[in-house]
Amino acid sequence: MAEVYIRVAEEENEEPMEIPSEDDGTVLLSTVAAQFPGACGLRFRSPVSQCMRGVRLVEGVLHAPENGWGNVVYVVNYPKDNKRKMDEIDASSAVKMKRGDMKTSDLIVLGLPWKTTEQDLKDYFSTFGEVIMVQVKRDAKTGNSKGFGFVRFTEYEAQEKVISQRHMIDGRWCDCKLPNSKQGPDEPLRSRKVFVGRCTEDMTTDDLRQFFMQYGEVTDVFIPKPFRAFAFVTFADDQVAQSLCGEDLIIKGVSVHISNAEPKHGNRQFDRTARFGNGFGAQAFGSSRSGLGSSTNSSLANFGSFSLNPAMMAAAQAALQSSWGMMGMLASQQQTSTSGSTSSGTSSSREQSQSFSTGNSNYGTSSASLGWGTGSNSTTSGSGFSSGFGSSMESKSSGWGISPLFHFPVRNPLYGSILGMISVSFSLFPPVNAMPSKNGFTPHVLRDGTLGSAGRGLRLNPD
DNA sequence: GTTGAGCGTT
Repeated sequence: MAEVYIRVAEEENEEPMEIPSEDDGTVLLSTVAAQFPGACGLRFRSPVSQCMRGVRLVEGVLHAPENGWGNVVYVVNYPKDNKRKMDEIDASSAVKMKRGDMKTSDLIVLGLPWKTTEQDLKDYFSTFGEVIMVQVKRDAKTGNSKGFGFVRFTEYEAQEKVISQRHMIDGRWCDCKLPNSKQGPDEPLRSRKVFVGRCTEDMTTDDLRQFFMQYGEVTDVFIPKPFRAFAFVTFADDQVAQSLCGEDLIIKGVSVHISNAEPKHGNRQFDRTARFGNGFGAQAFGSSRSGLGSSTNSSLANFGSFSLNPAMMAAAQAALQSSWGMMGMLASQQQTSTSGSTSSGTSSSREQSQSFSTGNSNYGTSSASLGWGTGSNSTTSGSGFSSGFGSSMESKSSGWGISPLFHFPVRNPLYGSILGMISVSFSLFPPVNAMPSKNGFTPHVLRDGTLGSAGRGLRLNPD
């Protein structure tokens, strides 16, 4: 069977668009979704029964009805979640409007062929709307493209459309997204990204995209290389993502397991509430799933020697007032300890393979910890705390002594967005490794990097 | 083999 065109429309009586089939006569859902973002299937009115009929969909492939596609108009199905509660959608877009999110911004274009020029970019993107800026980022010395660039549209709709799909540019699939600098600090608590475990090596990004599209609009698929038996799928709608968590789904005959994607390591330096204390040589950052970052590499080890002295209190006060005081110190230490690991050997040959989709990089996870501190935070979301020490301090008492605790927001120095809250406590507790591990009081480092004393999390001092 | 790249010389 040769390629045919089927007629597809958003509603039965609307003007249809012709969409190409594959050589075998099937139609890929992704082809439909390229024109109707978010589509999860097709239906049509049966000439015989006069009822609407669904088109068979198997793993992203739409199969023609018994007598072929014919001349009927197929109507696009959207996931229920997309159709749900229009009020809610209106409400959220109203919020966006208020925040000025309807303005266009530069979009980063990832995965460009080395040869692609700014003119190429402009030519390509002009089909979506008026392009007011294109850039191809190049190495200053060699002039070689770095493989990414930026584009900006006049119209917000064009931007939305461009973000919602992938782009074949000069023979490579490219992705457009909001650059990190534009990622809001207020990513919803509930991730739109899911972790797909037990993947097999034959599952391609396209397979996953095709498959997951049936649940809702897929905005990103990432498969680590080399093969590691897992993947990440990001949906446009967090509710879709959440609804899949915990499920075992069959893809290409294999049972994969869906769960919440954890924040990326690189993102989680400041995204959790960190807590230090006097006696605690506490691990504040970067406790990864593999355990407690060994205390030897902790750039914060010196915080273990915090003592409750006037200078410290002054620094804390300053931090409270500036929103960025102590954290400046912390951040610079972090940076020096994490930089210098970049060049990865492939750059010299400049090969460009393309068996991957894209990593969506810093989808903020920061807000997970917003509001984590004292209740007073939520009322002071502006530029730092207006409150004094007292209102943001809580007093914790235990059998061991008082442990006053205060919190302040950590802001990204470049963009001013709130990355998370820092909680500082001064206490009279002895160092963790000197603390009793029996007698029902066992210090632990919890998965969020804080210390706990109950029976969950990871033991800091296993015996 | 169940937690991920790459982000802007102005």
